[in-house]
Amino acid sequence: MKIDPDNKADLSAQIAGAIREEIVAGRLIVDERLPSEAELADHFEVSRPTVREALKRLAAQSLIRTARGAFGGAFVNRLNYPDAYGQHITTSTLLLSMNAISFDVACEARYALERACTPLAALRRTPDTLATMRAEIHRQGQPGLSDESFCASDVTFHRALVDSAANPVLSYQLAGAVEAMQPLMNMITFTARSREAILGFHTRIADALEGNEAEAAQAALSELEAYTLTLGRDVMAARARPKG
Amino acid sequence: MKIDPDNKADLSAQIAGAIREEIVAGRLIVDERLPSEAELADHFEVSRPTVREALKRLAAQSLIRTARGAFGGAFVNRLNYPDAYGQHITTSTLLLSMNAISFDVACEARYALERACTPLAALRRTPDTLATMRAEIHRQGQPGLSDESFCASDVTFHRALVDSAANPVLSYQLAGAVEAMQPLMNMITFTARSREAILGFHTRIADALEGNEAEAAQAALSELEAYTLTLGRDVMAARARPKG
DNA sequence: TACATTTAAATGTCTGACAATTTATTCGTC
DNA sequence: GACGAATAAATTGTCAGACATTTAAATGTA
Repeated sequence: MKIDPDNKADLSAQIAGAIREEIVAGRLIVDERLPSEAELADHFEVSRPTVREALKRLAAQSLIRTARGAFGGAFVNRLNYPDAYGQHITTSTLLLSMNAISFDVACEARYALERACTPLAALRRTPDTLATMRAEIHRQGQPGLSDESFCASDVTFHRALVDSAANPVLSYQLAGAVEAMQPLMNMITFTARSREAILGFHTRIADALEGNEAEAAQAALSELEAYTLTLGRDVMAARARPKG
Repeated sequence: MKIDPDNKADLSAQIAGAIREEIVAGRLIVDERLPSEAELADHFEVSRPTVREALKRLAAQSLIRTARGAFGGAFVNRLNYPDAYGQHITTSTLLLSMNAISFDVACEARYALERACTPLAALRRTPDTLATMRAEIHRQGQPGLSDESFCASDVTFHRALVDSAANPVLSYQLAGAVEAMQPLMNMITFTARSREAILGFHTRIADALEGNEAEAAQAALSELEAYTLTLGRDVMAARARPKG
């Protein structure tokens, strides 16, 4: 584990990179303890604050965890789903919001991915995931629900759809696409009429999954995509128009 | 922007969280300069090393970049695709390798997601992406190609398939699924016979995309998935068997 | 005006110290 | 000998202050 002595980049970044490589390559295994900060500083021939900055970089990516006290130190962390979800969602959200991704492109990606889950969801949906979907459909029909709450419920519904596929890898990958869309969806004002329409699509999807009808669910999803697109385009058009 | 004075967690983690929230919420916009380390230390009433550890955490997530010199400092970074790709791939790879994800589950997720891209890819494939796919098919037919190179070429082929959909959000989301599978695929020993079979599927996929035939491409992908599954299961079975 | 020099501001790094936390060990008591 | 409290040791968390390095603006000079 070495660093390039004539590299001009930050030492802490180099050290973090060297350790990260060891972890990704599997040469440092889960729960293994890294040398103490003092030992690392000695090994890399840098000061302790520099080592600490490197370790904080790794901690930010959930690659290590630290414990104080005797027999404490930095340990290779088992990357768990909640941490991975959080990172993925933060990255996806910022990628969308900072790069002027159009509503259309984000929408297309999200629904394409959701349709990918549908055959598995129709096969494996459980009473539990169906109940979640029904509950959210009911919530979405409540009058007086704020637009933001409606969006949050929408996300929960779609996450239940994805989770129905019972494939954690799929759920993880989809989390970014579904959650990152929420800020864009939050710009939409949902009228009573549009809520009713969305509710109809959601009901069709839940019904299709319950009946193990993958193609019907995919068809409903496609129609929901088209409908969402029109809602988004209306918002964009209204924004582009001179205010007044 | 404040931190909880009775929170027992690391100060640097709290400060990083506070700044991260500002960025994600859009209250700190792209290219905006953060206060200097000295000013931040003053504001949060901590020392400069603590502030620096917080900033390194954010830098590790590509949320900020730093510049030295006069008028340097920390700036909100525009999260670009290469950085986001890198983070996503690292996270996905570790999630798979550290959590005993079965070959079957990872494979299912990957091919489900790739099939999701296929309709768009059949619609939008360009001479460029087709050429990439043909080139990789040709490479995969070369005798004397190492298993690792074969896998790398396989990843390039599938990335070209995904990129054919011409949706950057889709490409980003898929990158994690496709690349994270590579370590698992690398465990497979590809015989001349299995390479020939895979090559056949790849050719069918490329032909289908060239002919704008989405369903044929999806069918070939599904068969490739089934075939890959059998290869993976053979490896797993051989590993489980007592050595000798 | 054009170019070289100086200066100021900021990050990068180092040294040394102390605080807080956690575990193992030691010692005293019953 | 067994149990509990004090102690010691190791390690991370935090701080203060200093110096090195880099960069761009300001200044001076031909």
